[in-house]
This record gives sequence, structure tokens and C-alpha cells, in this order.
Amino acid sequence: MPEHVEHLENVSLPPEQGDGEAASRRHREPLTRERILRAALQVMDQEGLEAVTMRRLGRELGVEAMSLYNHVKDKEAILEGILEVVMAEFVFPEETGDWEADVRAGARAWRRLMIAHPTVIALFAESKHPASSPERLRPMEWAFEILGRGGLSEVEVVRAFRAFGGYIMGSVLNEVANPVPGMGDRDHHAEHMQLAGELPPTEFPNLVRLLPLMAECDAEVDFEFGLDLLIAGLRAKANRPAR
Amino acid sequence: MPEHVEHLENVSLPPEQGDGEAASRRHREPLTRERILRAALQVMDQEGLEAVTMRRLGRELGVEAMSLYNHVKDKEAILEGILEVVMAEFVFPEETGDWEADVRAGARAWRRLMIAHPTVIALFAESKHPASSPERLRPMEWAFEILGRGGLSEVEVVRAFRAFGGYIMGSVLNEVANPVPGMGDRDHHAEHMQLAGELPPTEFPNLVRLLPLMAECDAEVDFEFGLDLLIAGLRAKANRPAR
DNA sequence: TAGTCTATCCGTACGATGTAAGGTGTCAAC
DNA sequence: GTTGACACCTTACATCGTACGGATAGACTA
Repeated sequence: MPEHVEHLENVSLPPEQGDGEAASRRHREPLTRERILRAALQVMDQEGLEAVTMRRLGRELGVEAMSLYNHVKDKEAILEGILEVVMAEFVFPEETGDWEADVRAGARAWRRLMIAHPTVIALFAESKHPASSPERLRPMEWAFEILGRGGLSEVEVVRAFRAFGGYIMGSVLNEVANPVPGMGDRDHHAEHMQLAGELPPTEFPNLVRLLPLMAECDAEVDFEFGLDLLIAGLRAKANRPAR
Repeated sequence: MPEHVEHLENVSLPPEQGDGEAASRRHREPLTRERILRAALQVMDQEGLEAVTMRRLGRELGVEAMSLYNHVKDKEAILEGILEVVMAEFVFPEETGDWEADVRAGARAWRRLMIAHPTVIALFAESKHPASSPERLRPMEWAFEILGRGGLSEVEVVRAFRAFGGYIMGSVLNEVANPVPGMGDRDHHAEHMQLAGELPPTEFPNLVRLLPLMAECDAEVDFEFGLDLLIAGLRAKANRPAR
């Protein structure tokens, strides 16, 4: 972890000697909305949402908390901004021309992005404003474009978008809802196993039987399973124009 | 020590009727975890997550903030507890014996619950511990039970559960992600329309065309659409004849 | 009846938060 | 120089979660 560069320089400097002005400019990289958001995302990824505080971001950037307000309206704007930064990272999969493959690739790309920054799910859940920045709209635009090539009606494209979007979001949410602090699957697995063992088997027979299975499952495979279901259903709808 | 004994004894609720087993009720209903959680849920539903503070809950219950700590470990425990209260509200649909109908009804029941308390999505997203209380496990158990009757293998039941669960969660999340303050659909609609109008049509042709459609769509119908997709896919997998 | 126990509740206090208001310093243009 | 604009800092405040200790009121002993 690259600790902040130069966080003290104006400590005990006598106030001005009338020296040469050219060299005396603090070489501190100028603060900017971009840098603030990037730092916020990093802190959030590494230490969680509650670690993102104005003072903390200031420290991270070698600056006092209040200085941030010269570049962002308030903390909420930073949180919204994080969504922009994340969505700007969206990697558009290469298009193959195979509709199903493209849809699948798009869904995976979306999921990968969420998994890379799990806390953004909480940001989405708390966000008060709908997406409006180009960074957030571009992946949506692309998704519509891809979905639109499958022979669906316009309404169906919208609904498919919502169905896939919902599924992706929800899968990641459920996958990430237990952000095991230490090692990923170990604790999770153990926790499930223990819970299954403690459960009254007469009241929760299915859970007792299936929870261990659940702990073993691979999240990525499970994601593909649901993706298959959606695509299969969609294919049916696209091939034979229902209604 | 300022000894002003005059601090109002209790302004809140009158004795109610308070009859029942014990004759001599305390003049104030005793504080309890149950009452705290219920108050927390109410405040959260009406004023949002950030209104849920210890002092606020205390005020709501006619008690000082610190008194809450006699019944709950800390604020996080209250938030987790809210999930229990909400899940305890789950209304188990009447079972018809028709597998698809039952699955559909279950999904709708789940969604209805989330929609009734939209903020719980954020709670789920921030929750640090997996579900372990009976209140939260019971609907899961039931869902497994229903899904298990469809001729799926055990792994497939688990995966179907995850697929449906993810889809439901995500749909509600997306539906609720813009908790329009004033009237529900009006602002949302207007916002989308305005955004669509402002967008550069060369960069976002699909959005410009489809955003207005999106604003008009009914969330419940869209939910059913995705549900159809999942069930259709699942039906294929279970080798079940369409009904 | 008096005395002790224990669970519950209150009051106060501390550190951390977001941010309003105003001060300080540096630079470009006059 | 003087000035004004701007980036940054300092101080201050209300509010948050909660640690700590004192008060109080049944319930239980005697």
C-alpha cells in the first residue's frame, strides 16, 4: 500500500525569506475531483464504506478535510462520483456477432466489475439520484445495443435489460452480502456448515440438507446457471414472436 | 449534580388498556428488544436509514439513548434485527400444488416484502453477517421446499434458489435505487424524459429511444417478465412439460 | 418491616463525523 | 507594489455512537 507521498512540508518553515519564487512552489500534485474520487474508491475497496470519511480522504491526499469542498459539493457527491469512476472501468467485451455469446459476455463483464468493487452495491442501494453521467450511461447504452440485436421488440429490450440488470445486481449482492473479512470461502463455508449443524432438523430439513451444498457451490458457476435460465427464456421469446 | 427532579416523567403514550395477566403494569411499557426493533423499522420506513439513530429511537420510545443498550448490543445489532422483523412479516402464499404457480407466488411474496420496506435492500447490502435467525431462515426453508418439488436435482435447487433470490433482490434494488422523494412515478418519469432529451443522440441513440419507454414501464409487469424468463429456463431444465 | 440484590434507566462525557465561516498564503494581472 | 482570485488551512459546532458510573425500583431474603 503506497502511503501518501509527502504529507508534511510546511511544518517549521520561517515565514518567507523573500527567496527565489520559482523553486518554492509546493510540488504537491494539485487536488482535483478526479484525484479525490480515485482515493475514495481505493479507501472504500480496501477498508469498506465506513472508512470513507472526509478527514480520511484528506489524509490520503495530504490535505485537510475542508479542502475537499473546493472540488466536490459534499460527501454524497463523492459517493455518487465513485459510481462514475467504477462504471468508467467497465470493459466492453469484444463483440462476436453471436447474440447469445455477446449477451453472456456483457453480463459477465458487468458482474466482474461489481465483484471487483463489492461495496458499490451498497452505494447503488443508497444512491438517491438516477444515473446521469456519461460514465454510467455508456455501459447501459452498450447493453441496449447488444440486447437490441436479438430480435426483441423495443419493450422487450427494456424488460430484458431490467431482467439481466436485476439478476446481475442481485447475484452480486447475495454473493457479497457476507463480506468475510479474512479468507474468502473458508469462513463462509465454515459458518454455513456450523449453522446447518445447529439447526433444528425438524423445522429446517431442507436447509440442513442444502446449506452444506450451498457453501460448496462456486459463485461464478451459480451465476452462469441463472444466466442460462434467463437466456434460454429470452431465446424462446425472440425466436417465436410470442403474442 | 443538577438535581432537577422535574424532568417530565413520561409524556408518551397513555396507559392504553394494559389488561392481561399481571394487574399492576408499570406506568410505562417496559423497553424490549422487540419494541426497539419495531420502532427502528418504522422510523426507517418513514424517514430513511439515516434517520435511524440511537437518540432518535430513544425519543421514539420515551427513553434515553443509552437505555437501548440494555437490550441490544449496539446499533449494528438493531440494523440486523430490523431484517429479522421484516422477514418475520413474510406471508407464505397458499400452496396450490402447481409447481410453477407456487414458485411464482413465492417470488411475488418475496418481492412484495422488499417493496414494502425498500430500505432493507441497503441493509442487506451492508450486512456483515449471514442470516442465522429463524425469522430469516424460515422463508428460505420454505423456498427450498417449494423449489424442491420441481424435479430438480439438489444442486439445481440450490442454484435455482440463488438465481431467483438474486433476481428478486436485484429487481427491487434497481426499482428502488431512485427513491423519488415526492410522488412516486411522476418525478421518476419526468427525470428520465428530461435526461433522454438532453442526451447527445449520436452517442446514446438507444438510450434516447428507450429511456422514455423505460419510464413508462410498470415495475411489476417488468418483474413478471424476468420471472417468466427464469421459470421458462427452469422448466426446460426440469424436463417438465409446459402447462 | 427492613435490607439487600439486580436489572433497568438516566446523565455526563469523549472521540469522530460532516460541514459552515472565515483566515492565510500564493499567483497572475494590473 | 496592489489587487483579486483561488487553493488550502483553522476553528467551531451540532450530531453521531457509545463507555462509564450513579440512580431507582421491584423481587427476594430476613
